[in-house]
Amino acid sequence: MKSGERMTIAEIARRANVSAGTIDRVIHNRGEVAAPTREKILNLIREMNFKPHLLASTLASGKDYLVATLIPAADNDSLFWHQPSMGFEKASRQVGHYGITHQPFYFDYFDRNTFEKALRDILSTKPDAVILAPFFPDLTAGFLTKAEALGIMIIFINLTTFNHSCQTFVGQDPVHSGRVAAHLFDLALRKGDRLLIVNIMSEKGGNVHLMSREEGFRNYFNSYGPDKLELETINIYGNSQAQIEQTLKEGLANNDISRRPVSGIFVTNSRVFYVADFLERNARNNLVLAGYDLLECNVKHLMDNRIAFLISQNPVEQGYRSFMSVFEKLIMKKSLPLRQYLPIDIITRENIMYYLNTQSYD
Amino acid sequence: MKSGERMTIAEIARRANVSAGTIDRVIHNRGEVAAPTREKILNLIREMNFKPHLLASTLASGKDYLVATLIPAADNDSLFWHQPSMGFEKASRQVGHYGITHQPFYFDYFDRNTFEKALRDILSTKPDAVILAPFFPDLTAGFLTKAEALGIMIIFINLTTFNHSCQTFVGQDPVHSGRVAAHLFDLALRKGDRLLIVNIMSEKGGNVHLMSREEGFRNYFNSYGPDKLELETINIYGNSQAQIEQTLKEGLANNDISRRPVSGIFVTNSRVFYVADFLERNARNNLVLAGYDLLECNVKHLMDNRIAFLISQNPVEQGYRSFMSVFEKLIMKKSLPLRQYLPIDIITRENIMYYLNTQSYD
DNA sequence: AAAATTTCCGTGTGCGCCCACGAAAGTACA
DNA sequence: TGTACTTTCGTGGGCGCACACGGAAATTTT
Repeated sequence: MKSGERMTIAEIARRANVSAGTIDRVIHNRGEVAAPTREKILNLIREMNFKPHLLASTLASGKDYLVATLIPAADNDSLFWHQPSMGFEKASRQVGHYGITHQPFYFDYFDRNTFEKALRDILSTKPDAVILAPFFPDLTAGFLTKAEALGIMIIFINLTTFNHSCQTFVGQDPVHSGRVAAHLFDLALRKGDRLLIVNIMSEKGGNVHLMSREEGFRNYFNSYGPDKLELETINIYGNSQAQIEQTLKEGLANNDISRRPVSGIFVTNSRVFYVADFLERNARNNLVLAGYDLLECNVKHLMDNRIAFLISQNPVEQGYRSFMSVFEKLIMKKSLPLRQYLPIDIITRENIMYYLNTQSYD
Repeated sequence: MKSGERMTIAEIARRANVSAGTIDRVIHNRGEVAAPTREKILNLIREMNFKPHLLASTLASGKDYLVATLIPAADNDSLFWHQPSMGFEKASRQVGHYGITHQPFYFDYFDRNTFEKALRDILSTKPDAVILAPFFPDLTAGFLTKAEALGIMIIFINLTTFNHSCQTFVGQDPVHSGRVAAHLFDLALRKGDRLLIVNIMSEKGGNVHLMSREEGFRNYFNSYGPDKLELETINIYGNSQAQIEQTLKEGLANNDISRRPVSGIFVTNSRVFYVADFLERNARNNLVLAGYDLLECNVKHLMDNRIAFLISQNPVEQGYRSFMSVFEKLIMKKSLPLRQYLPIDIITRENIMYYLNTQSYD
C-alpha cells in the first residue's frame, strides 16, 4: 500500500484563495462565480491536471440513474435474447455502486402491441437511459421523439434503424459478417462448387439483416472471384417444419444432371439448425453448412460436425457493452462513438467452449 | 433519477441496538466484540443481505495498492508485447479510482539477467500484486517463494509454468489453439494433401508453446481422421533469414515425384510472416498458410491473402483481464479461478478490423 | 476491597466531494 | 441615504464507511 499525493478540491481552493464551494461551482458550471475568479480556477485545474475523485463525487452527489432495457422475451424457439440480459446484469453488477439501477422490459416480437405498451411503460418510469432493440421502426421513431424531448439517453442494440439517430448503436455489421462467412466458404470449397444461400424469413418482417448478410456474402465473391462458386438463393417464409423441408428438398434436388450437387449452404440467420436437422434426417453430411448464433440446437449440430462454423453476434457482449456505455456517458461523462461494432467471431467445434457464456458472472 | 432505499451500517446498528463502530468491527473481524453480539449482527447482515457500499468503503479506508507488471519489452521484431501493456493501462484507468496504481517493468527475453534484475526491483517497491510473464522458470520459482512469504498476489500472463502455483493464470490454451487451427485446415484441405507443421524456435528456449500447439494440431487429426492429411514437421532454430529460407526450401521441395506438392503450412507461432515472405518471393501462393498473432507484418500478409488465417492470443485482453483480476481480488474480495483461458479467436482478412486494437482506449 | 487489567463498545473525525443556505458586497432605484 | 435586489462567495452538514481513541463494565490480581 503506497500513498500518492492526490490533488483535491481543497488544495485547488487553497491555491486560488477561495473556498471549496466556489471550486465546485465552476467544476459543474453552476454559475454564481465572477468571471476572473472562474478563469483563475479553470487555469489552476488545467495546470494541476485536477480530476474530481469519481468515488467521492458519486458518493456525495447521491444521484440515482435508472436505465431501462427493452428486448424481445426469450422464447423457447430462440433463447438468443436471453443473452443480452446476461450482459445487462453483468454490467449492472459492476457499476451498480455508482447508483445505476437496471429495469428490464420485454416484448413479444410477433406482437407489435406488446412493444408499444412496453415503450409506454418505460416512459412512465422516467428512466435516464433506454437500451432497446428497435424492432418496429415506426413505433421506435415516435418513442425517440418523446425521449429526446425528455433528455433520455437512447441506445440501440443488435439492430439499428438508420433513418433516425440514437446516442450509440451496439451490434454487429451484418454486411461484413456476410463477407466473413463468404471468405470461409471460399477456403473450404473449390472452384465451380454450388452453394445455396438460404434465407429463412419471418412473415412478420425484421428480415433486413438477412438481406444485408447475403449482400456482404455476394460482395465478397464479386470482388475476389466472381466465377469461383455458383451461388443460388433460396427464400423460405415462415418456419413451418414442412415448408422448410419441402423448399430445401427442391433446392438440393439435382434435376439437371450436368450440374454438380450442392456442396455448401449458408443460412443467413440462426435458423440454420432447421437445415442441419433436414440434412441429418436425409443423411447428407458431405456439404459445408454455416449460419449464425450459438443457439443450443445450433451448437449441438456444430459439435456433431453437421455445421462447419457459426458466426457469433456476441449477444452477451452486446448487452454488456450497451449497458456500460450508459455508465460511461452518465457517470464518466465520456462521449460515445455513434456505432460500436462488435467483433465478428468465427465459431467452430474446436473453439466454441470459449464463447459459450456458461461461466458464472458473479 | 430514482431513489432506492439502501441498507447501511447505521441502519444495521439501529436494529441491533449497537453503534456503527461495532458493526464495522464484525464486518472486518477485528475482534473486540462479544460472541452473542457478534452473532446477532451477523444474522442481521445476512437477513438484510447487507453489503457495505463499495465506494464509501474504499473512500474511507484510503488504502493504496501497487501492482507491478513484468513483461518483455516490445522490440521491433515483435511488438506483440506492447499489447498487454495497452490492456494494463485500460484496466488501470478504469479502476484507478479505487486506489490501484500501476508500475510497469520490462525485461529483454534474450537476457535472463534483465529478468532477474527486474524481479529484484519489483520486490523493492513492495507491491501488493505482481503480474508477470514467467519466462525463465527457475528465476520465477525463486521469486514466487519470496513473494508468497510477503503475501504478494501473483498472476501469470500468457505463459504458465505448471510446476508452481500462482493465484491465477490468464492466457490461451496452446493445445486447444492447435486443434482450432487443425480444424480449419481440415475444412480447407482435401484428403491426401500434404501439410507442413513449421516450428520456428528461438535458441534461448521458451518454445514449450510450440510443442503444445503442434500436439493439439496432431491430436485433432488423430481423433477425427488420422489418414486425412500427410503431416510433416519442420523445426527451424534461430531466426536468421537465410537459415529459415534454406530449411523451407528443403521442406517444400518435391523430390519424390509420386508425392503431391505441399498444400498447407501451419506455423506454430507468430513468425509465420517469415514463411509468407518466403512464399511471396518464390511466387507460391497456391497453398493455405496459417499461424499466430496479429503482428503488423502478419496482418499485411493476411490482407494480401498470403496468410489464410491467424490465431489470435488476445494480448490486449490478457493484459486487461489480468489487471482486472487483481482488482477483483483485492478490492472486490472475490476469489479467482486458477486459470482464465481466453477465447481462441480465428482471424481472417474479413474480420480482422474488429480485432486490431487501434481503437482509442480513453 | 481497591487496584490493575481485560473485554467490550460508543464517539468523533475524516475520506473527497456535493449542495442548500445564507452572508457580504455591490448595484439600482427611490 | 436608505431600501431592494443582484452578484459572488463561504459555511456547514451530509454521503456511507473506516478507524483511532477513550470510557464503562466485567474480570482478574494483590
